[in-house]
Amino acid sequence: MPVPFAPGGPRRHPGAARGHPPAGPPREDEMARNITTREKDYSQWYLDVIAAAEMADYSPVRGCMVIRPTGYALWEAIQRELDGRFKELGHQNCYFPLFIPESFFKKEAEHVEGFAPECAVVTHGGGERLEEPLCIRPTSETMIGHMWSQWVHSWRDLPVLNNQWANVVRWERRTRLFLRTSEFLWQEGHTAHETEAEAMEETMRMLEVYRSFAEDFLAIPVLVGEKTESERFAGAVKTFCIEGMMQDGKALQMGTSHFLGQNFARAFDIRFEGRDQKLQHAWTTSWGVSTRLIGAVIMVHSDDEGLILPPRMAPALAAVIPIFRNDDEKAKVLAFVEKTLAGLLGEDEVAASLTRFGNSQVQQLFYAQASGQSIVVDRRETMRPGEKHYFWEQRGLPLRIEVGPRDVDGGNLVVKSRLDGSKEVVPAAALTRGYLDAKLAGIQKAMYDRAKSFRDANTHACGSYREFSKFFEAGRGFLRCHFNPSSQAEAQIKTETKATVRLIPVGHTPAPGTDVFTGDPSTTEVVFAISY
RNA sequence: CGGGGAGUAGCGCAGUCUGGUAUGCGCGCCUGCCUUGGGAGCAGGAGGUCGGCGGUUCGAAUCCGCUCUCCCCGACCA
Repeated sequence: MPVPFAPGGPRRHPGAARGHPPAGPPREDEMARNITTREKDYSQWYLDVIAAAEMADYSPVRGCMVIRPTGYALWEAIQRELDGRFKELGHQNCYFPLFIPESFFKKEAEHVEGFAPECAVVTHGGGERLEEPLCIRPTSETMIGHMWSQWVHSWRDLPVLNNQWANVVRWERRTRLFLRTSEFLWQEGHTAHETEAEAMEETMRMLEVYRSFAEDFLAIPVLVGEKTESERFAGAVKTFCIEGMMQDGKALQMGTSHFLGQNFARAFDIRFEGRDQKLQHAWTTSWGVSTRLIGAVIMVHSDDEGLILPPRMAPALAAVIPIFRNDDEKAKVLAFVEKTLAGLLGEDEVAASLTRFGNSQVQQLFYAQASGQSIVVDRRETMRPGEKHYFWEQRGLPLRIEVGPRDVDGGNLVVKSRLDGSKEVVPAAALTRGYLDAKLAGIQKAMYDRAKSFRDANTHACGSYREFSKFFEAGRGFLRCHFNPSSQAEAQIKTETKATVRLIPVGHTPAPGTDVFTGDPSTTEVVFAISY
C-alpha cells in the first residue's frame, strides 16, 4: 500500500505514517534522478537507495545478495562496535561449523518444526551420497549444544559465554535485500549458566546491549519487549526483541534475545555437577542481530536523495570537494586542502594517504584509527563539483566540505550537513577535531531525535477493534492496546488486518483495561503493527 | 508455493502485436578539447546476439514450449 511521503504532498491515506521531510522544498531539478521518491513507491525507493549507494547487488542465485564494499563497511562498523560491547561483558568469539548433521535438529521437537522447512540440506559430497544429510546452519544452537555437552562438566565450567560471527542460510520464499535473504551474515551469542536466574539475567543483559547499541550507535529508537508465543523462537522458553519503526510505519524486528531454559540442555545433554553435587542441566540463552540492521538504517534515516548514515556508523565522515577553474586555482585549492588536513590529521597521515587511493582518485585519510572512519578528498577530475555532491550525498556521508578559490582567499571551508542541508563557513584553523566531533555528535543526536519523533507521532493507543481495523486499513504505525495474547486471536487479527503483536513491552505494568479484540478484562498491554 | 508484471549495451528504454542484417534512443563509459561554487558543452570512439535451453521456419529479439532471475500482491516464515 502506497504511503505518502512528500511534505505537503497529497495524503491518500489519512492515517498513514509519513517520512521525514527534506530540509528545503524539493525542486524537480535538484532531486536525485536515479531514486524513486518515498511517496511514489516506498519499496522501489528502498531498492534505489541501495543501488545508488552501491551497497549490494543481486547474485545469480535466487534470494542471495552480494554485499559490495560500501555495504560491507557498514556491517564492519556494526561488528566492530558490537564485538567490543560483547567482549566487555566477557564473551569470547569462536567458530562452529557451517554443516550440521540433520539428526541434530530432530533432538529438539519445536526447533525442528520451526526450522525444517527452511533448511538447505547437503546430500552429496565428493561425488558420493552422504550417509547422513547435512543442514547448512540456519542457527547454531544444536551444534553448540552438542559441543558444550562435551565441554561442560562442573558448575565451575559455567557460565560459558560464546559468540560467533557467521553466515546462516534460511530458505526464504520472498526475499528483499538486507531485510530477508536466503543467506545472511549475523552474530549469534550463546551462553550456558548454572541457574535459571543467571540465564534470565543474561537474556535481559544482551537485550539491553541491543537496545543501547541500536539507539546510541544506529540512532534508531527501539521498543523493547517480549514476543508472544506465536512469534517465539523455535525451542525458546521466552523470546525478547527490539523493534524499530521504519519510515513507512511498518515494524522491523532488529534483534532478538532468547531464554532457552533447559530445552537445548536436555536435548543435547549439557549437564554439570552442581555445588550441591547433583547432576543437572545447564540453562542456556542465545541472541543475535544480522545484516538486516543495515536495512533498518536505510529505512529509518534515509531520504529521497539517498542514504543518510548516522555519524557513529559512517565509514567515511566527510567528503572534501575541491573546486577550481584552472590550474592556478587547482594548485591553490589543493595546497590549502592539504595544509588544512595536515593541521587536522597530521602530516604523516596526509603523506600516508597518498598511497591509499585504491582504484580511484578518491584520497582516504583516517580520522579515527580505532574505528577506521575516514575523511575522503574527491580529487577526481572527470567529475564536476555538482556531480560529486550528488555522489557523496547518495552514499550518506554526514558531512561535505567544499573548498573553492573564494574560500581559500578567505582562509575558510564550507561545511555542509547531509542531514539538514545546512551550510557553515568555517575558518581553516577552526576545523578541529573538537569542532568536527561536536558537529557529528549533534547530527547523531538529531537523527535519533528525528526518528523518535516520527515513531512517537505514529504510535497511538487504541481501545476498540473497530478503531483498530480502521487504523490498519488506512495507514501504518504502532498501536498500543490491551490484549490477552492468544495464538488463535492473533491469527485471526492477522488475517483480518495484517497486523501482528510486535511485542509485549517490558518494564512497565499497565493499568487494567479491556482486551481490544475480545473485550475481556486485560492487564496486558501489547504493541501491534504491520511488520516486515 | 499461487496470482500479476518484467528481463534487449553498465543503467533506463524503443523495437516484439504484424518474423526479414540490432550501423537503435537517452544517460553512463573511453580519447581529445573545453569546463569546474549543484548532475556542463563539442568532436571522435568502444560496447549488446536480445536472460537461458529447446522447437517452428528459408530466416526468430519477434511465434510456441520449458526454465532461470528480479519486482509487486498473497500464503509461508525470522
